[in-house]
Amino acid sequence: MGKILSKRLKQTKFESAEQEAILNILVASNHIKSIVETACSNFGISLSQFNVLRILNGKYPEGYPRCDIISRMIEPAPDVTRLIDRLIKRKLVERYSSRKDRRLSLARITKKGKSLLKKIKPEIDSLNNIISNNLNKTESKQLTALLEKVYAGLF
Amino acid sequence: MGKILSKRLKQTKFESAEQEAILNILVASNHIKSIVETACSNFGISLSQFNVLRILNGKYPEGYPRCDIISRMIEPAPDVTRLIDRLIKRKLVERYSSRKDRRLSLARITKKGKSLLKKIKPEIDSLNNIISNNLNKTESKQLTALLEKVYAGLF
DNA sequence: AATATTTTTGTGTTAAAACATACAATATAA
DNA sequence: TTATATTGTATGTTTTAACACAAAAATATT
Repeated sequence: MGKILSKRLKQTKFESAEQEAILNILVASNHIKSIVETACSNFGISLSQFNVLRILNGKYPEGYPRCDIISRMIEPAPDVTRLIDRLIKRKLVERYSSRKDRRLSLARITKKGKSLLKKIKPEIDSLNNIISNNLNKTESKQLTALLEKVYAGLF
Repeated sequence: MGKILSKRLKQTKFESAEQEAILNILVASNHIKSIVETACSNFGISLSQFNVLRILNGKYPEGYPRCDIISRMIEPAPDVTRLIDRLIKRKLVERYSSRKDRRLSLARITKKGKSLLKKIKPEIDSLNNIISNNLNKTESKQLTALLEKVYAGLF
């Protein structure tokens, strides 16, 4: 049991089943991230830039203010201002200021940004497919339920 | 189903059960990491520094060369040389060169490093306890099995 | 044995993240 | 209304990570 994790961390013993589960979460997460990261880097963007584009794409063409982007990010990042600056520099995103609340500067994905997402999507989908091959729907739901149990108590 | 993830990402719909499971892995991982990170920062070290100390502690007093440390890290980092430099500067680790293979520079944890780990341990244990409260042994093992299925196909 | 290849580490440079602070606009309260 | 607090961005600085390259020693090859 747990041969794959042992191999990965070159560690034969784990403190407890819970500890092993935790390590597995971290390792699995890293693995998924590195795959997506590779896909993104083929198109010259970072993982967090991809996530921001994905979020903005979900509310096109209005966009979101910085604070909303952060709260929707899978991995909340502090320096989203300059992350968006970089996306703007590459014309993937544009910024405009809200009239209702003049503090807000809204970022919205451009057409160029949308077409980039479309190009990346097949690679992301292929990742999903690999996982779907290993996990059926029931198992996916079980996994979701267990993971939510893990972090439910941590808010 | 999946209310917690929806709340966290402020997203009501997900493409598929598999996609939702993947997002849960990433979110759970981040959550765990941020808790450990907080614990570490109370003692002035970063999460990756903590992991290196933990690895070196597992082979005291010989220590490991840089390449072995990387392969054992939960989150492999590229710039371990300078990460260790920083630990050395704080006298938590020391370095010596191997005689068998003169390319290798072995890092070993110092007594100061070991005592720091001891101080952090209770906080890490309390995290484990929180999770043990939400997950029993059977569930932990289920979770491990499912996660290994997820990333088994990705090597 | 000599050469080539691989492994391992270290360094210089560039890019990005982390942290603190400041400023502007809104919301709240007296 | 005026003062205070809160929220949201942006910026300056410091630290760390990422990337490419170089050097040294071991291993493999001819």
